[in-house]
Amino acid sequence: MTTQPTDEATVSLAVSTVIFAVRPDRPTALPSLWLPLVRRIRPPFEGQWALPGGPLGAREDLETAAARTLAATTALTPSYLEQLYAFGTLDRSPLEEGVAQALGEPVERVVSIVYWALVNSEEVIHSSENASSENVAWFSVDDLPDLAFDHDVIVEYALWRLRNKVEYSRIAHAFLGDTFTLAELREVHEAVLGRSLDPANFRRQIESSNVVVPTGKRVTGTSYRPPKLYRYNQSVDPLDRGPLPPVRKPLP
Amino acid sequence: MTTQPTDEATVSLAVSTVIFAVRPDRPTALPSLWLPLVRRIRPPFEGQWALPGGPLGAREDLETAAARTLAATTALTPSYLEQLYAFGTLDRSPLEEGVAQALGEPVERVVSIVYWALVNSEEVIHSSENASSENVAWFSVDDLPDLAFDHDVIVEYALWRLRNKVEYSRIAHAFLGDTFTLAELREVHEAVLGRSLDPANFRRQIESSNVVVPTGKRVTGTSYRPPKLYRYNQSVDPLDRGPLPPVRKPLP
DNA sequence: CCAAAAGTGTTGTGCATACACCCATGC
DNA sequence: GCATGGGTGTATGCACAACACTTTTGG
Repeated sequence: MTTQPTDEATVSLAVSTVIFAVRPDRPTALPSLWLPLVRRIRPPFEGQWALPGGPLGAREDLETAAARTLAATTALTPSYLEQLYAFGTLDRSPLEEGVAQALGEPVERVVSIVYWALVNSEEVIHSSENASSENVAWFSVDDLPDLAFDHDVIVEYALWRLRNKVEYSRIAHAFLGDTFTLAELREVHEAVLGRSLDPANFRRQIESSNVVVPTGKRVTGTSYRPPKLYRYNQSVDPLDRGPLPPVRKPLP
Repeated sequence: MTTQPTDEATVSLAVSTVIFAVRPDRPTALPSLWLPLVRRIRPPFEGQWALPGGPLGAREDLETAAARTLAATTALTPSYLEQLYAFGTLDRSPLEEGVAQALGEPVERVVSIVYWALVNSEEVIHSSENASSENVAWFSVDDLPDLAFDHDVIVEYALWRLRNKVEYSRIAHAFLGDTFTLAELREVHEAVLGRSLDPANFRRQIESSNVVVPTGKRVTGTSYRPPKLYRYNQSVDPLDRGPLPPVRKPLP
């Protein structure tokens, strides 16, 4: 059936994750999208920034591996986690034909299964003081450094998916705490989409979709009319997660 | 950075493809969706039907591997090919803990990167006489046998993606030859979606989207008003392929 | 002329945008 | 009372579904 000899041993498998959070550029400014990167401590691309990730454990689900790299980088559990794409072209690392062989090392071919995740922004601010080392840093997506491997393409694609999905699905609440005002939710949408939204229409959209329910409480201490607090409505649409495979039937 | 010891050597990588074609159930009936399966000739699941696929070649792109399994199964080149999902849960094969170890064989963990493809239906009918062996057969998606591994879930998911994408994108022409009538294109949509569509509105939708251009020719030999023939307009939207990573920048 | 499918016109409905306007609070 | 953001009402436009209607062919 196969028409080509194969040599599986030289293809290895890794899992990486593009982690998004929404946070303000400067304390007073409007929030925007940020993501954490790790600095590579060995060749290739030593010293450059890269997506968090690592090899897949032999007894570890793909999604578990993604959550693990996420925890290692941000000390958080993801509020949203979804597979993005499997990257496996032959030219992902420039060392293939050149340096690696010159060094006498085996030419390693890596296929990366990449996930994308959203994390609660408030928690990020607290945890980043504890967990962040020299080799982990957060960057605004509008001001990213040069990335290792093809990670620039991967981030670009993850951004495309995030922006797409925010428009047709209801995942933005994953950036927020368990209660939030509609203005906060709208600011998240605005940060992701990079444009301002009409507060009136946004309110109606969200309310008619039933993805949030009022808690009955209000924010206090404002110098204006205190807004209502809402909570995410967990009972609505698992379809929210969109392109994910259906739950499999139990094996006999 | 990683918090868990790993043993990569026991995870192997395969590529499989869900191949769709549209063809009539019976000569006179309305067309519906079909897909080719291969019969397994070794355990596990020996004798059961499974998706075409195989191990990834060491010097082979993922997409190339998918096209290869497609050619091996249908003797065709795909008119549409897109990555579907990477399946890698630990329970994909029921043999892991039991039979394999009892047999003294290593417990093999397989991660499958699955593609989905559309093939030209006319060509299928011709090629299937030549290429089809005892161990390859086409099945209607409404009447599938029990499948090996988690392939039933995979097919279900591929169907979901196909139906989704036909609605918001313009890929249905991939099932047809290079020229076709709007009625034929509509029948493809109907076969995929499983419901009938208003011919008038369908015509307007397609014409206003500019995805097809009239060839100027008409079908001959009909016993009624001869319909115009159209051709796919290649110049419109590469966005058509939708969730695919952007083209990567060349490496330095 | 008739049957059958191609192709066109017309109308209504739902939904998203734009924007005018009122409400509640702290100062 | 006034500034500020919370929250409501309403008109306009557009995409799409429904369906009546006309056109073109072979028999």
